[in-house]
Amino acid sequence: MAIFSMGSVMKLTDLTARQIRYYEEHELITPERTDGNRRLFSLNDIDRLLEIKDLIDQGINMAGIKRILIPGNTEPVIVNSESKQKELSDKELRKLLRKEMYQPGKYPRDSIRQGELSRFFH
DNA sequence: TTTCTTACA
DNA sequence: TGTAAGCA
Repeated sequence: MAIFSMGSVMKLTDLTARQIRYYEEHELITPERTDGNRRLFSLNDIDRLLEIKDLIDQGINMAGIKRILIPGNTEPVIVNSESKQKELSDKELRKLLRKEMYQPGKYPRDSIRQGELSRFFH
């Protein structure tokens, strides 16, 4: 995979180094390391960061982003017979909700932020 | 010069 | 999140 320096990624994603490192702390991205402990970002990381940027722009917080991004990559999805039904319906709900959120303008923007939206991300 | 970590605002 | 300090 191609690798980019922090500086490159900053320009490519328009995010600050602070944000990029912060997202890494939350395991939203997992850059490799090289020589003197410098980060090496892959194309996937770039893509990932751009998605995160969109979500942030929509007023979604870390908790919400984690539930949307991390499950999409690393989710082991443990489904036992007992909770299977609930898991599925819950998953469906989130799937639909996610679809809704990607529709800019559907909500009054600020009204759904933090408060309302967090209700679905508990 | 650029990036890194740590830590305070 | 921004920013400063002290390294590598």
